[in-house]
Parts: sequence; structure tokens; C-alpha cells
Amino acid sequence: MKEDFTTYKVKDLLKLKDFGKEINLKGWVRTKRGNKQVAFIALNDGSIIHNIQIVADLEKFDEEIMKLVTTGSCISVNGILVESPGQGQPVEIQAKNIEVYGTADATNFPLQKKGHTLEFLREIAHLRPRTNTFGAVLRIRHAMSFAIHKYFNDNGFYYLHAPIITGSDAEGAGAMFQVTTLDLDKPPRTEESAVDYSKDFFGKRTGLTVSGQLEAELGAMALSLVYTFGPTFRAENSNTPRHLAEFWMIEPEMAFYDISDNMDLAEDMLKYLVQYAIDNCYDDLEFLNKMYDTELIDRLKFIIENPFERLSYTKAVDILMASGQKFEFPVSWGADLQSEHERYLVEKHFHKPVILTDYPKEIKAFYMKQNDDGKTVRAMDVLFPKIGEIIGGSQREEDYEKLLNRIHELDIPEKDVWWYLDTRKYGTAPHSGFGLGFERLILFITGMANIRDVIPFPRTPQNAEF
RNA sequence: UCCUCCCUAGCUCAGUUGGUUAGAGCAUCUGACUGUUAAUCAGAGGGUCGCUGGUUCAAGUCCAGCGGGGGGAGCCA
Repeated sequence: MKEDFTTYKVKDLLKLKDFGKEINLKGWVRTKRGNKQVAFIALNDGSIIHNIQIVADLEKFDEEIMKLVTTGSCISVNGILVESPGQGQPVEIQAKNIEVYGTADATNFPLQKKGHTLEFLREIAHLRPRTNTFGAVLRIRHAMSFAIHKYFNDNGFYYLHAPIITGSDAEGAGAMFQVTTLDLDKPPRTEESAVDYSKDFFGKRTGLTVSGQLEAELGAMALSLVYTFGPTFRAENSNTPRHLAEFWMIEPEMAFYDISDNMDLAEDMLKYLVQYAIDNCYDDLEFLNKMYDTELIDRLKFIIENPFERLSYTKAVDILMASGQKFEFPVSWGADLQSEHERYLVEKHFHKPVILTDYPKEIKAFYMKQNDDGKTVRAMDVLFPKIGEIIGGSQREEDYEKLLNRIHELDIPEKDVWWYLDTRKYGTAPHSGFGLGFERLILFITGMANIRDVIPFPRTPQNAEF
């Protein structure tokens, strides 16, 4: 927008020392205080968690205009940058002119100066980005997205765009949302009266992706190092603080990596991302540390400084059985570990992130590389304090016969995965990969407790508002 | 989906063994104050106690069903 004065972001103004400089800034009013002579307006434009203080000598301003400057309103200010005589801020703006872009009726604007519960803010998700908490979370979320692309780019990976609509449910990662253009009131029927999907848009039954992994493997068999980073959908009726129906997932896939290389990558990437947050989002982390989780920054630093504990599923089961700990679910070799077991290992036994490997094949997916013992597969799960499984991955089975046998054992229709099997037929290669839940990463980085508070507009069962 | 807890003013909550006209802080409005920092001080307005039914002389309070939300579990990332 054309202005006489140059427009600045609050983030830059707070660092500026050009006292006397004429500037313009635009943003949303957080609070207004004052008396008959002078008003103090705390303005925030989302560029940084801090507000900047606007000082308005009321004799210079139309009373009617100043009445419109209320919590939540949007204004543009022309003024002079001055050193602040008051406590609490290095600089402030002596206002010369205030233009009100948008009012916010104080009697019904839901956000107040006081703190709100996160549950209440979820009900007004259209306005919660204007709070300090969500400003911090959303800036960190952005920084982590950027850092993920930077990390992979700097390490020779290529960003592969896996499809969102897919006809393959072969991975069995979860229930799919169906995608169709058929008339649900009267769909076309076959002679056997089943729904005739050959008449559907794609000529077959399709759904939203539950994982880009299979497609990522196809890419890795050409570009060597690839990753996907996109939305992922699970139509599970999951009601927990760790699950969303629509979430974002990062799935690197690497040719010529074995399970050990895979673990090295996972650990290095997670540490890189934590370090990136500390280096680039410290103001926001400090705020979250103060308001929600006083151990947050210490925990982040601890992650960077200590190697993750790596051990096999079998050893983990031994430790759990020898622990003398009373678990709600008994531990036995062959059963999947429960949340309480994972938490015990991470939070009570090792006191640091744990990578578990070599799980029984029965409890893992068909594509994982089979070990020589005939019982286990080269899976790896990275378990983090507070949030549990943050990464699930494996070395993949590259042997055509072994993979085919496993597919038959599990009754997966061969016609659905012929293209996947083809990669093992033509120039197969040892390879590995994993999936990192983006929102779970953000949970860990921000110290937030509920996954619905680290995505702008959460999608969960019975909730697609906003 | 299962277990469990919660639902009282715009927000956060109190409300005794069931008993007069349901309270507080903050927010809002009005007024006071020459620089405030979640400003302060004084006053005012603001309620279908989630909804429906039941027990009772009497229900915010007890019971049942329904709805919404939190936490735990499962599914997983």
C-alpha cells in the first residue's frame, strides 16, 4: 500500500536505532491503556511475538477515531521511532496519524487481554492465530517446514511429490477417505448390484493417501535420495491428543541405505531440526517455555547433546520384563509394545530418545526387510519423551521372491501392487526410509500437549469447522 | 470405539447435607487519574446454571437419556 512513510514490520522496528525516523506500521491492536492525555497501544503484526508500543497524545487525535482503536482492531500508524522512556520496551512509536482499517466491537470480540484456555481457543480457531501462543506455534511451524526442505536439499535429497489421490490401500496404514464423483444417493450398480466403480471418475475405487511411501520408493529407485512432504489422511476414529484425520508427513526414502544408515539419518535430521528451532525461533520458544512448559528449552538442548539409545525389540522386551514394573498390559515377545511400555523405556529407563529395531514380522508392514532369523524384520521406531513414536521406518525388502511371498501370506491383491513389485524385478537395490509425523515434531518442539494446537485448523472426527 | 472426568455471566471459576432474590475475578460500559506495561481506582449493566425428562413441598445441587468438551486406552505418524 502506498504511504508517505516506509512501512516496517514490528520485528525490524524493535531492532532499529534510527531515532527520529518517520515510519509506518500496520497491525492488530492487542491492548490500549492510558488516561485523558495519552494512550498506549500495544500493536502486533505477527512478525514476532513481541508487540510494539504506540504512544498517542490524545489532544492531537480525533476522539471518535481513538474510540475505534480497541483490542482486536486493525490499524495503520504513521509515526516517529523514539527511544522509550518507559520500562519494558527499548523503542516505541510517537503516533502522528492513525488510520483504522477494521474495527472490532469490544463487546463481542472474543479475544481478551487475559489468557484463554486452549480448549476455548479451539472453538474460535479462526481468531486464535492472533494470540501470542498461536503466533509462536505458527511461526515455529513455518520455520520447521523450511528447515526440513533445507536439510534435505543440503544433503542431496530431491523433493518428490507423491499423489494425494491414490488407488492403493496396500500399505494398510489405516482407513482411507473415499474420493468419488458418483451420486451417493443412486450410484451405478453392476449386475451383481455392487457399486460400479468403473463408472467413477478414475474408473476405479480411490481414496486420499495414507502414505506417500510406496511412491517415494519408486522415486528413490531413480533419484537415489528423495523425500515427500505433504498432507496425509487417516479416516480412523481416533480421539487422542496425538492423532489427526489430516496431518502432514515427511517421508524420506534412500537407495543404498541399510537400517543403520536409516537410523543415522533420522537422528541427525531430528537434531538438526531442534537446533534450527533454537537458532531461529528462540523468542517464541522462550515464550512457550515460560507459559506452558518450563523444561522445554532444556529438553530441546538435551536432545541435541545426547546420542539416541538404539536397541532391538527383543532387548527392550527383556528390559521391560526384568523391570519389575507393573504394567496394565503384560509384556511378552511377539506382542506390540503399548504406550506405557514405550514411555517406560524412554522416560524411566534410558531417560533419552530410543530407537527400537528388529520387531516381530507379524506386527509390522509387509514391505519391511526380513531378517535371517525368519522371525523379525528391520523396522525402526524412534520414541521421544512426552510424545511417544515420532518416527516409524524400516529397511525395505528388496528381494522380489521374499516380498511376493509376504504379499501372498497377507492376502494382499497382487494386481494392486504390481508396479511396486516391478521395482524389485528391474534393478532392485537395498533401500530404507521412514515417516516423520510433522505435527508430532511440532508438538515436541513447542512443548504443546495437544496435536490440535499445533496445526492451524485441525481435522478430527466430528470436526471440520473452519 | 472403550474407560473416566467436566459443562454455572463474554472468559476463568466458586456455589456447603437439596432450602429466600445464583456469586467472584477478569472483560464490557460510565467516571477519575500527566507515561501506562495483564495499568490502577470508583460505579453500572450482564445468567433459559448444556438440553430433555424424572424424583421432591422445593433442583445449579439427586437420577436417567441426549449433546458438547477434556484426559487415558486402542489404531498410528
